[in-house]
Amino acid sequence: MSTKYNYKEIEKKWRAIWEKNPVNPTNTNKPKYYCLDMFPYPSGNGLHVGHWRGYVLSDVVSRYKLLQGYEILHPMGWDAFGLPAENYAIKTGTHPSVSTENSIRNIKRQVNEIAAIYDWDREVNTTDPSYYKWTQWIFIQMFKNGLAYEKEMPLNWCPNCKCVLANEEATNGVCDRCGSQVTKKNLRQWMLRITHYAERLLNDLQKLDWPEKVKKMQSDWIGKSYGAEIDFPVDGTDKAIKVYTTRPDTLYGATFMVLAPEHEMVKEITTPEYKEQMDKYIYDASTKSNVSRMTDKEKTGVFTGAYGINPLNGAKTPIWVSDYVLADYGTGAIMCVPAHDDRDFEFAKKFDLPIIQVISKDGKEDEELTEAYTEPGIMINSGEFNGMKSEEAKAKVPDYMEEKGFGKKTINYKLRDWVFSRQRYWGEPIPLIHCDKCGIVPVPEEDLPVILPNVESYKPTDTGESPLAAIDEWVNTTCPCCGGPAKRETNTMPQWAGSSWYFLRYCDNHNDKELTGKEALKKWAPVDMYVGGIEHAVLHLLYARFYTKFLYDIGVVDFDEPFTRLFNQGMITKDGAKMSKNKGNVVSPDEMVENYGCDSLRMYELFIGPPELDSEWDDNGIDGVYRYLNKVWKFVDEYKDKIIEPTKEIEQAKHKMIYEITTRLEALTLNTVISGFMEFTNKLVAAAKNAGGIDKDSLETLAILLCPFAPHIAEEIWQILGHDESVFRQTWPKYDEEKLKEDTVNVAVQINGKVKANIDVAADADKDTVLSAAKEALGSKLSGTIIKEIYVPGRICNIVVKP
RNA sequence: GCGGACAUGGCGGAAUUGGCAGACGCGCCAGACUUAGAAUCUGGUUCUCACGAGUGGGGGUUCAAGUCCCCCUGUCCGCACCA
Repeated sequence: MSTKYNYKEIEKKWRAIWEKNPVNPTNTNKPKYYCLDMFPYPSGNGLHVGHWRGYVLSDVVSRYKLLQGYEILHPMGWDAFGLPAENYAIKTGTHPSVSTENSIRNIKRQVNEIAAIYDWDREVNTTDPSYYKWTQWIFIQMFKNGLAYEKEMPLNWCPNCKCVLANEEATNGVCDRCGSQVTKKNLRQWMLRITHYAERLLNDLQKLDWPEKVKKMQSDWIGKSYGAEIDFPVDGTDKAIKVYTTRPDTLYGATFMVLAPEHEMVKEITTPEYKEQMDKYIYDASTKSNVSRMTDKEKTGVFTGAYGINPLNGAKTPIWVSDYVLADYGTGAIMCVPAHDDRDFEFAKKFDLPIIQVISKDGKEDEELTEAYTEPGIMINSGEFNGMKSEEAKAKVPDYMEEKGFGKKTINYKLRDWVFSRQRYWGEPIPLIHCDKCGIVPVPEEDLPVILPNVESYKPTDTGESPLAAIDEWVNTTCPCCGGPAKRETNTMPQWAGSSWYFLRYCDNHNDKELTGKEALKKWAPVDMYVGGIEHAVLHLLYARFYTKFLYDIGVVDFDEPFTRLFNQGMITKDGAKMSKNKGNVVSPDEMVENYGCDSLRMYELFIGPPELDSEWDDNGIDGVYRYLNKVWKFVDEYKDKIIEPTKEIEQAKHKMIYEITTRLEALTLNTVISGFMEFTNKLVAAAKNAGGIDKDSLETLAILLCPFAPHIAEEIWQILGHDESVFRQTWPKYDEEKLKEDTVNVAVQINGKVKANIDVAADADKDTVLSAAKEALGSKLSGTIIKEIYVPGRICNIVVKP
């Protein structure tokens, strides 16, 4: 009697069983495998099928590793601080902790629909005081180690979020979160000295099994360059201006200098004649938005009236001020060589400044340069360096400078320190106290966490102060140092704070003595496989690496990279666009689970395309995998009572399936794993049909192979085949190389590279045998003189003829 | 502007890494079952009546190129005055 594939009943049944008996056993003394998803922000909108993609992928990997004999850590949690909850609070008056809790409840229900083997006992929530106690603790350690400092400087300010932004959050001069144009605002803020780690963050990329793209994005962001710092004395004073250049070889060609408008010496050296003009220029530069400062390529600038002296040849070089020079890179001042730099060339042309060529292709000076010559070449107009290759001079000039004492070789990074304070409510309070007598004092560790107080109004202010500043009874406290009156720091941390170390907390989330116990760390960390979107390529992933290196340095952890392997899954689009509520193109997984079942949706999420690429959702596509699972069900149902000794064909089909599924799964080409299931199940079905039955092992193998992908149906089949214990207690099947071998192979016969016939030959036939069979098959098609005969065993046979 | 990735049927995509292009799926067509439809099953489906042609376009290496090399075009992504 045959039964229908009733996914609803099957999935409900196994969900209940797994709840009581989790498939992932703990404390097994098996080797560990830590497979982690980037934890989600619990948004009120819930999940769409795009969110499922990464979660299914990591669950498949986790279950596969489980069957390979590992003990698995596969946790889930919530990155729950941040602006959306706060903005929602402002709009509706619901406290962020309430709306966050509601969102978590809904998302957790949806996440559970995936049927991943998450260990909910290890759940973390960044807004839980028992969690952010340790976020604050890490900050205090950074403060004590001189890595957290306060500084007033022009910062990226988002006028919409009313909040400062880190450099990483303001790429292209636009706020990462809301898309508003970022302006500059002079503010006193807490900074983290991530630049101290620049070299290690760059070098250690080598040891990571990460996508090359992400590694390149990080190394570009860190932006290491080799160059020199050179002192240009200011004419008529005892002062000098330090410039940074990557082209010391062009020093003889420096004909003017430019300072950033924010450079500290601008006011000092500007002569009275140019003062008024200069003040206006500096004011304009300070109010310009980042976007216009970047997109207005037209050079602007003002002469200071002062001159610098080229220390190499004593030439007088006029000192200008222009906003194309950045205040916070290098020394904020440059020497300008218009002959060999595009930007300097443009500036020199606009303001009619002299251009001296010091490098040329052939050692002869060009008649007139129409653009900057930026290639390497032969040194000219450069005194003792004339005739030298410019690449050589790049090393020789700095040596000379160091000898004479007016400059030295240096290294520069584009990476800036991390602006760490935010003027918003829904974040971790920075655990510091300001005391008039003692200065800035960290909150004693035994007083942590500093609980985020309730406020009446969450609204951010325009003053650059956090809403916390308005709560007098919270702000006013006593100094832990002298006991006198003192005030709390009212800024909060950025959302990245909690996510920079959460992967450590999963290892030991109930520990109230340490952020994570040593033993738990030793057992689980670091993360073996980290799965998430590419959008965190520099932000979260750079910050988490920085935190890990710091914790390594102070002895909290004994590894200095958090994520050994990284996988970025692609987006799922609908109508060519990212799914969003606004566009109305959201596909809900709830509906798909209802209509097709969890197993079908899991398989379709993988089948949709190469997992690392974006893929377009096709409403009909899921029918294909649904039909496949039905086919599997019918196959087992039909043959479970027709057990026979396996034929050779069955054996071969089984081993071929194990081989193909395993190698494709190892390569994480999961779309081809699913197509492989379809293809090789068909072969197995055909073999069973030919034999009039099948062996039990083949059916069991199919169930085991299928279980990481479609766990419910696999468990059900496993039970139908007569087992009491879960299919997840089995080990991953092995294939036998010998059984994969075919007796005969089909060989294409070509004449001059075109296929003319096909022949079946013994797999071990030698070249001569195959060639004579090939010629026989070709018959009269073969004419002319044979020049060459090629036989690639088991594949192709090509006969090259001349007519 | 600089850097990177990619380009294969109507569609999503495969191709053992230089060896029979189009696996697998969607869609479509035909047939079976059905009063009929839905569902399901079976077969077909790159183009062309055919000879042949064919992996964005052009050239090259090779017995053999989607795959390697050079040039061009297009799409997407990253960075963006970093001296």
